[in-house]
Amino acid sequence: MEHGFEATSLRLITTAAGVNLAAVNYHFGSKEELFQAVLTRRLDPMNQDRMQLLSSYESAATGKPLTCEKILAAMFIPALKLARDHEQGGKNFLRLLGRAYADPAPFIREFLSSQYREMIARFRAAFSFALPHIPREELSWRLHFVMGALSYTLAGADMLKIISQLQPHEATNDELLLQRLAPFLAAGLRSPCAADNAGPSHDDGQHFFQET
Amino acid sequence: MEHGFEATSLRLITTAAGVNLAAVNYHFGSKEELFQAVLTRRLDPMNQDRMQLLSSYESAATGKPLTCEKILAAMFIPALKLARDHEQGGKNFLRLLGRAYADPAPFIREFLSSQYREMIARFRAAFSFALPHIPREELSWRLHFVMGALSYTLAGADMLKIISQLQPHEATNDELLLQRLAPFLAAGLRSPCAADNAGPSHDDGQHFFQET
DNA sequence: GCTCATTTCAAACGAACGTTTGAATTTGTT
DNA sequence: AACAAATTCAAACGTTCGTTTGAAATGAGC
Repeated sequence: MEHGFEATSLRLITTAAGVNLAAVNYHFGSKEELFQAVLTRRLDPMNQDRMQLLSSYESAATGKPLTCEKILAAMFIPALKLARDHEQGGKNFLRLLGRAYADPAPFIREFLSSQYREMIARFRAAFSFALPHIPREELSWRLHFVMGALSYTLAGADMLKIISQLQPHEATNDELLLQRLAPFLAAGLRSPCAADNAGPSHDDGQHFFQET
Repeated sequence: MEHGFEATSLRLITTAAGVNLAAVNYHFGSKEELFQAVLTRRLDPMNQDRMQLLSSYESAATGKPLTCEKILAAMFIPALKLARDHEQGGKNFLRLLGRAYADPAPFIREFLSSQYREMIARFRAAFSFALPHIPREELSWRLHFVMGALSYTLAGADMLKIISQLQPHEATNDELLLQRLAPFLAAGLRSPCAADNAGPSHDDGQHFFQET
């Protein structure tokens, strides 16, 4: 989390862990495989939790589509649980994940892709059922925005200190943060498509980026 | 962009630039100062552009508040211009910026903070004027979400390939991407506050994260 | 065309990198 | 207690790191 994958040495890790340097290559094979194991240990259970929570919500809804807030809750709550669990690395793991998102190394990109594929497909279907009037392609983009805002917020890039004059004790409260993020994203997800309406009141939709 | 700050060697940089290794320490002082110079060269003009564009919109509005879409356009257009300019690094610079956002190194965090402070204050005031019914603190959070979604989207973390079955030629079209992002964010910015309404139809607002 | 400040350059500094090796040690099973 | 498999360990492999140094090359002003 502090130095990124490439700049974090195995000597630093093995010394902090109180084990021999060669143990990494013996048990994991290489530095890359150790990194994947570190991510998998937390990420896979979290995504499983998300899908189970979504299924339980869908069962309780008895065939009716869920609200966007409910689907977002299924995404957020497992992540929030992980952030709260200090014995599992807490927010440090989510920050590590945030750095991995921005890393273009092929082995990291392919790993994240494989870890997220199933869960993303599951949630896309749920949103598609909840928002039947949104075209499939538009929904993919919006789901991308949701994942971006969520990971960015949970990774807590300390942009908070840049943006706001917020009290420091508030900046660390993840629950309040997600309580504000969910309605924000739900409103975006529900917003009408530009192609849907022919000519409403405001005119900033179509030629958005053609003005100077 | 490829390896992150720490793992990018000065030898790699100076060799690619066709200059001597010692030139960096002679002209910039250190690796850190070179990095700050690289970021400043693009980031400072972009943020100046954003503020000038916002001012021009405000002048044209003759005292009336701007729409959220218009304010977002002032944020997006200079970034989009930079992404299009291949001779200035194009999207590579925005990806580099995306990695810097996730880097917890103190010298990077303090540098970004100083680079963004003025521009953020300027846009917060514009949003505050456009959305007078949103409390100041709530607006800070929403501005944070906007910045997060924008940087995440522009950095193009290749999450697109993970999330969607989108056509590859579409994934590289930044203009279309931002045309979809702006309405999404504007809807989130305009959404009513949870504290405003006392008891509307759906009940997912208050005890959002208290359910199992 | 000489001078002096600026810039470039090759070389070297000590330190740290991921990985491999082979011997020592621990562990599990008879 | 004895053997075999699994694990731990110290040491070394060749390579690369950011920075410093002092000499060589370059440029402008007189």
